[in-house]
Amino acid sequence: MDGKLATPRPGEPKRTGTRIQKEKRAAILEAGLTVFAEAGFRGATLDRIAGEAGLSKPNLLYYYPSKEAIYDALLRDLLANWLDPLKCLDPEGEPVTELLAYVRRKLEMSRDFPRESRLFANEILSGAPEILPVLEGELRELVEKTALVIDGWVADGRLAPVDPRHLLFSIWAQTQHYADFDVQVRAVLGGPDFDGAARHLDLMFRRILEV
Amino acid sequence: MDGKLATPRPGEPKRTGTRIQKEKRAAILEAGLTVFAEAGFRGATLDRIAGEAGLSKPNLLYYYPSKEAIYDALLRDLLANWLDPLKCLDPEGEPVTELLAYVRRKLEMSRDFPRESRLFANEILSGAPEILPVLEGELRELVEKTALVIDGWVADGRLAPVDPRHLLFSIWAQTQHYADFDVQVRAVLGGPDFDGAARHLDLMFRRILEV
DNA sequence: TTGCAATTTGACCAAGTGGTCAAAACAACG
DNA sequence: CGTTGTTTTGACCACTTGGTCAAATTGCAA
Repeated sequence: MDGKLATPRPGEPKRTGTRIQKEKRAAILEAGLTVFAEAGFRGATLDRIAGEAGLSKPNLLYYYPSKEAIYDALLRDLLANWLDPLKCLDPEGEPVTELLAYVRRKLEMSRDFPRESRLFANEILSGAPEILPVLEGELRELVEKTALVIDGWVADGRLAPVDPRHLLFSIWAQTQHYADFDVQVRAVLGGPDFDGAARHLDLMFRRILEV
Repeated sequence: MDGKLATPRPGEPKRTGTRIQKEKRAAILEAGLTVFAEAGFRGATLDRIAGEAGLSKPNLLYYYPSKEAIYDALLRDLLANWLDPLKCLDPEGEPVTELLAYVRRKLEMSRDFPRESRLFANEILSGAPEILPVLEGELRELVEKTALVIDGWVADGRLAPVDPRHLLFSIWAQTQHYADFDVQVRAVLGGPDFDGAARHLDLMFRRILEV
């Protein structure tokens, strides 16, 4: 062929291609995640990503046409998983249980996917140039919807009164802190302490939320 | 002279020099804070810092010998102010009042010095290459000391039982969140909401801490 | 005013950057 | 085997980056 990778629909997520294409693209995203999470978009270099992925730079650019394409692909994948736990919150469930489960799930994500958390944090810290629309659109709507649910619970007397939006901020801040500030946590504690964090957050939010 | 800026003690903080030296150095730090906070160390460029400070690049390098020198100076200034509020926590005071005042103060710092908060966040996110020793040394000791105080309060029955270290993480995470994730907060809320945050945190920590 | 130190700058450099391209190497399949 | 399309690479390019330097300009005290 003419040297350009043949993708049926260039704009769409790249789930197509040969076995090699899938493997290499996965390796690139994996490496990109590591590098972007640590250095941010501007701080990351194609050379480092290529090295980390075990490819030469031109070879990397054969699979993704630019640095930004890799970054965008990562952010897109990320956001789907990121918003998911909040969607899982069940308006029919027991309020405190539902919220504690959400906290727990977010904390587990910080433990299991710290790079994703840091990638997100870096994007926000630098002003969210890429994902501001999503924040103002999808995320905002989701928060509003959840806020209504929580307000309902409070009105029914099944939850202690709280500002639902700031409550969500509290949950995000505290759970993501264990991924984003991992270095600091380890420095202060002398090592990671997932169980301690889980117990602490469970206790805290129980006291806050129980009527 | 020979073109090198004359500083009595090159390693020491630069409080010496002519009026112009003080002004320009302050302008550089100011600009550096803005740029480093937004882009991180690797993402920041001397050109942008110089531009923001209204200097040419060589002129900037006349006052600070390298990019890292500016960054280091900023981090050093930052850390002093950063640790200060925790030092102000009075072991003799009323436990809940003391801790709520600490929360409040940290929140005010996020409002008044958001760039400092983001600079710190960026440094930690990229693995704290510059300040890890401080975290493992001074910060850790300070936390240990404070943990003893809090444990004492709990033992005396003047505070509901909490893990003091994770409590500090909770406070840091939630207060700094309003600076570091400012973009997200605005996107979700449609604007900043310091008073709302202050009320929420006050309420939350009251519920957590009161016996 | 004059002289000297402090300050500022334009020109420059080596290294690193994102990205291109033609050609080579490889895989697959008849 | 040969052919055809896929994958990989070395060489290369324009641009940015952190940093240098000698020379020009400015501030200031005697």
